[in-house]
Amino acid sequence: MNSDMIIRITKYYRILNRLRSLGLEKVFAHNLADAAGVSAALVRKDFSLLEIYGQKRGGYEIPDLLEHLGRILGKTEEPQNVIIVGCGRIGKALMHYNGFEPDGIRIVAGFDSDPLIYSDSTHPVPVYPISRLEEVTSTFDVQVAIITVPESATSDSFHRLMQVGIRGILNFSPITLKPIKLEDGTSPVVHNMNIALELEQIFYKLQFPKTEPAK
Amino acid sequence: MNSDMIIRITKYYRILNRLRSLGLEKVFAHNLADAAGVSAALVRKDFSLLEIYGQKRGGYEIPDLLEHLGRILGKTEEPQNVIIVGCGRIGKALMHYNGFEPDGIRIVAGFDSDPLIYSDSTHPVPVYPISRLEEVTSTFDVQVAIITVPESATSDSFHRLMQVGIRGILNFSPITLKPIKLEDGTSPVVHNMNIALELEQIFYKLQFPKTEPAK
DNA sequence: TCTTTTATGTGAAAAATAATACAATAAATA
DNA sequence: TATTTATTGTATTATTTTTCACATAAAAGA
Ligand SMILES: NC(=O)c1ccc[n+]([C@@H]2O[C@H](COP(=O)([O-])OP(=O)(O)OC[C@H]3O[C@@H](n4cnc5c(N)ncnc54)[C@H](O)[C@@H]3O)[C@@H](O)[C@H]2O)c1
Ligand SMILES: NC(=O)c1ccc[n+]([C@@H]2O[C@H](COP(=O)([O-])OP(=O)(O)OC[C@H]3O[C@@H](n4cnc5c(N)ncnc54)[C@H](O)[C@@H]3O)[C@@H](O)[C@H]2O)c1
Repeated sequence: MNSDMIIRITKYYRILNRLRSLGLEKVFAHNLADAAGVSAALVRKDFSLLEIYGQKRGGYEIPDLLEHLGRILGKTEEPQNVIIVGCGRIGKALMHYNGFEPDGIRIVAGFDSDPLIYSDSTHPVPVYPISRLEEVTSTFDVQVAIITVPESATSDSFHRLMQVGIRGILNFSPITLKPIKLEDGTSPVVHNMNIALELEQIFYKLQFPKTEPAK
Repeated sequence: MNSDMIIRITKYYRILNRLRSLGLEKVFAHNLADAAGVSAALVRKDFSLLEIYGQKRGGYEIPDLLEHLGRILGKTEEPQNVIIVGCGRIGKALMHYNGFEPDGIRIVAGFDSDPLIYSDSTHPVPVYPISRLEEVTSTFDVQVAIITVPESATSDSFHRLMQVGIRGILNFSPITLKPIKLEDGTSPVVHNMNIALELEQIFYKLQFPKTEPAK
């Protein structure tokens, strides 16, 4: 399973959730394909590889699909706990956001180096000094952290997180973090979200519009 | 030029900028490759396709590369103007961010539907009511907008932006916007940044670690 | 000057990914 | 029950993307 396929699976999962909440029971490959912006053949191929089967002519059962895909995506009854390192503007926006819970993601704590920030108790989740990182992550069994510290502190924060056993990183700083191999032979999972990079790609595509593949 | 290649080009550009600011003059394909996380062969292939040539055994001239890549990415002396629609927590974080300017990106205005927000004059850039969208975008010749409105207002905001001639969208709402074909036959460029989706991909990868391809 | 070293540039091969086409099958209908 | 219709599941084909391999050129050193 490659990265593109994971993206498709997570999209299918979201779409299915929405369809279920609309009261639907079944779905055809081409419905999902339209909603996810891919071809129906690819949807069927994906499910085939994942050994998820529908009924010939009957489509796929939504609850069944959700169950399968949910297990593949690691969805459990319990939400998945995440921490935020760097509670500035972006970090605070994430802490206040209430759209993660429905997706089974829970932000359990923030960390900051600034006493003015971690002494303030008006945040929606508790914010601690970095010194309490290890204690808090082990208490909540946190595997994933979001990095929203300034550029200069990014690399340092990353290494501290690795030290306390965090294995997944979503990095908002423009420093591209690389999943360096750890002592135990494993590599962390690192995703970099680079907003300027996205904008630059948009500018490029506007400058050189893709000529429609003549069908 | 496909999407992956555009990502690589923008990465090269950033890395080269950084190298230049360190005082370097030349760079080898393998340096760029390491920094961008790709193979050296691919770097050379990319440059070859773009008709950018180095010196045999001498590597590539950094100013030359920056000039070429900059032109491809549409970098000019003038920064590229962007607006923000929805000046809530994320929108404000973007408005306050000063890391875009060095990359030639300038946020020229914000828009919000809430009078409390657009009457407040303490923002780092002016914030207007939506009614002034057309006027402001034409004055500043804005082509690209960032959507940071609530989920429910996403689709409406998208269509308004299309109406006033915006052609590039960076969308932060979890509603996936699709680049519907416009009346003039062109399609807008739409990039969706979905934070929850990224986290879900990380959870998946942690659950099923990729076994190292035995070299 | 001659040889060695080192890196580029690119055609060809390989690998990865997606589309096509259609047999298999179940539901709907006559 | 027989026929038609609609949709899955997958083998095959096509396309895209990346790596390999090496000829080529320039610089460095002998
Ligand atoms: N704000 C944006 O729109 C935007 C856009 C693109 C990228 N980014 C990147 O996202 C990151 C955060 O941006 P922001 O605007 O929220 O910045 P910010 O300055 O508002 O917040 C950074 C926070 O990190 C804290 N911090 C500093 N060093 C720390 C450390 N070692 N450990 C823990 N906390 C520490 C600071 O006290 C501060 O609260 C930056 O790297 C920025 O480059 C931001
Ligand atoms: N905050 C996060 O961490 C986070 C994470 C993931 C996704 N998102 C998404 O990003 C978007 C913004 O999130 P936020 O936390 O900044 O929300 P927010 O509620 O803080 O801000 C939304 C802003 O949009 C304005 N608005 C509402 N309708 C509008 C309209 N029709 N036109 C113009 N402005 C309008 C509101 O007045 C408000 O100022 C949402 O879609 C949210 O789902 C946010």
